[in-house]
Amino acid sequence: MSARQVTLAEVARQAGVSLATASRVLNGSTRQVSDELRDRVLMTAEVLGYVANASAQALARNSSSLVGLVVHDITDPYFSSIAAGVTKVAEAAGLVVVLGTTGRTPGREAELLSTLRAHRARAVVLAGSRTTDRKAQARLASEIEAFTSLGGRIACVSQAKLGTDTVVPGNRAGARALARELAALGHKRFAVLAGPADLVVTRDRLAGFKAGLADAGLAAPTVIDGAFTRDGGYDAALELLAKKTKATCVFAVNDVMAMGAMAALRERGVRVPEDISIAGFDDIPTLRDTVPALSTVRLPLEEMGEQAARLVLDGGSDVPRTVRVAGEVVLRASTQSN
Amino acid sequence: MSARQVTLAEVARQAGVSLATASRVLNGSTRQVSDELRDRVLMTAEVLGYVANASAQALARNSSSLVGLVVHDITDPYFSSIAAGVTKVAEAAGLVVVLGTTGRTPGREAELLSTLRAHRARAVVLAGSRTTDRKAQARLASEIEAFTSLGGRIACVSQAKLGTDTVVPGNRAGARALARELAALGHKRFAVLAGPADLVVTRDRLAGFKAGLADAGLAAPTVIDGAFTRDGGYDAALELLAKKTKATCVFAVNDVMAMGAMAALRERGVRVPEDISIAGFDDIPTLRDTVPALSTVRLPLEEMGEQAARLVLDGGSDVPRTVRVAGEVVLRASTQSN
DNA sequence: AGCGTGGCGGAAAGCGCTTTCCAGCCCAGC
DNA sequence: GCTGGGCTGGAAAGCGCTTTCCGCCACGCT
Repeated sequence: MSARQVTLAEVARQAGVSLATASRVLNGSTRQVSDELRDRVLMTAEVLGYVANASAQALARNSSSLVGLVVHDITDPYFSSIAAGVTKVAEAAGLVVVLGTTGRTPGREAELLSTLRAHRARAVVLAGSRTTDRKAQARLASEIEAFTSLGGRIACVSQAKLGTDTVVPGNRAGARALARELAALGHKRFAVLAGPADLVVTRDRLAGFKAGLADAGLAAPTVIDGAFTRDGGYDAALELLAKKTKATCVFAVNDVMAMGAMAALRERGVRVPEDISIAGFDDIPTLRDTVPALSTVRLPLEEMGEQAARLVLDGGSDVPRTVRVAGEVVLRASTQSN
Repeated sequence: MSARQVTLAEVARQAGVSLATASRVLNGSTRQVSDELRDRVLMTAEVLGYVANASAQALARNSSSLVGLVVHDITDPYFSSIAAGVTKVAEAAGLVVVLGTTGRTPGREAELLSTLRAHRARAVVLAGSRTTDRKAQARLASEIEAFTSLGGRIACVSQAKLGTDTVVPGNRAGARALARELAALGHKRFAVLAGPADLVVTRDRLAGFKAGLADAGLAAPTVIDGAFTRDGGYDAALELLAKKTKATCVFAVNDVMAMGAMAALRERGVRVPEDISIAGFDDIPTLRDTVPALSTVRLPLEEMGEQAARLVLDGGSDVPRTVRVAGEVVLRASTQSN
């Protein structure tokens, strides 16, 4: 079973060169090695099937080839799209991505960051965060500090954290534009299914939407809070129905909530869009196959993941950088004029 | 910026004990340490914010806390569900999962395995594979051999590989049961949208479905091959329509293909289930929100991921083990009696 | 009293690699 | 002819941890 690993020393010995030379040929490229020795080393490495021990390299170099990726839930299309972008860029750079999931547990993010620090991950992409618990927040801040002070880089998607690089979607502007377009369809009364109030994303989208309605001279919407998930949308929609508002159009602050809401409406016999129009935000890939097709604000999710990965991998800068990506309103069958 | 890492030696010195003692307290638990020293060490470690360097530990112990997970496409709900199961178990065991995506590129799996070997990953879960290219196949086999001979464990989901542990869904039985139930609805003529013929999954499901039809005394279905993806299903459905078969019921060998097919049918004005019934396989989570709800064979995807992770993490056995999970036919709105 | 014995702390030898530093060597320049 | 400098190869000192081995001490037994 446990055959011993082929080591650099072995390659060096078989090739009749020193450890240093073998190392120089196979990894560190700063110095020149004569063609003859170089070939000998490469040959023997090939023959022996040598693969450098990444732990040893990390130890010697004091930096690993690991990139962390922290998400709440990898089955959520929003996160898996971002994950796809991050892995794409990381793998292209010859790095390895380690996936951590928080399950939306408050302290988990800090724990994961600590683990990542133990592994000397060279960078981390934090996708999705929250601003609840003050203590957890402080803990996270100190972990971020510890991580970066070791030379690691951190980028956040959508939610800025203490001077880290960030990729921020145009939540406010997107929601505002959406509101205006919906108003242009003739809707007068709106409802918003919002996520937890402590989530920056929720706040921005809600504020943007309200601003858009105000632009159109319309009244503020009925706002119903729910969890930031499909089931949260489902529950919020039921609550909305129970309230018997006159809203003819519903904006769910993200697509998964909108999907849940549509399911709830369907079950209750409320037709979309005939009885009520509905729109979401994000344009997750699964939207392609919903019926009716959901109106939304399109975000280039995978590209956002790529951007975040690039921010975190290209040298980095001293000042926190921000990459803004715009949302694009996409009206589909779930909204109709009123 | 680059503050130096708090090291074990530092903790030991501050606590006034030897390196060995500090190590024993904080990590290796075989030996006893007196309460007094133990407390001193724990205190100082706490105060200094000590986090063991995982690379150094991996090097010294010759085994890391990394678990590999290889999937084709993390945005595919099938894979992300499995990924969720794997990460759940791995994180509970205090391990870290590194995510590799192949993008269905032939040689990529072997490459990833090699990288994982370099990192001394203690185990790998291979979800989704294929049996095409003979050369890539051999390369993969030798990587698996290299990986396991170093003491690493490998488990596959759904597709067995050279004596590795495997979690196999009841593809054949599930498809067969599905065929019988569909036949019981009164359908006589069937079409199957199959994936690439070299995929074991495809073959098994197709064979099972045919067997089920035979059980019911029905003729063999029209079979159309396509890619194992949503777009593959879309294209295959178009091809099916072009053939103008008399099929009243379509079986797509997986759900994403079925979703694509439904999109194609919808676009062509073919109503589901009025004009044609359709069923898939897997029961991916997104199915909850499709209209009409898709009939399928339910597989406990997340649990399969958990099982695979457990297989690979619990000591392991000498003989390859197989965990079978049964599929359960779930008839929904996309199939109706004929 | 003499001598195992068991328990616990510490010294030190690695784990596999990188990288500094030094030793040759060859060539150019005075 | 000798010195200085540019190259290339090798010896060896770590990187931060684990773990073996040894030594010391306190006991308990004959």
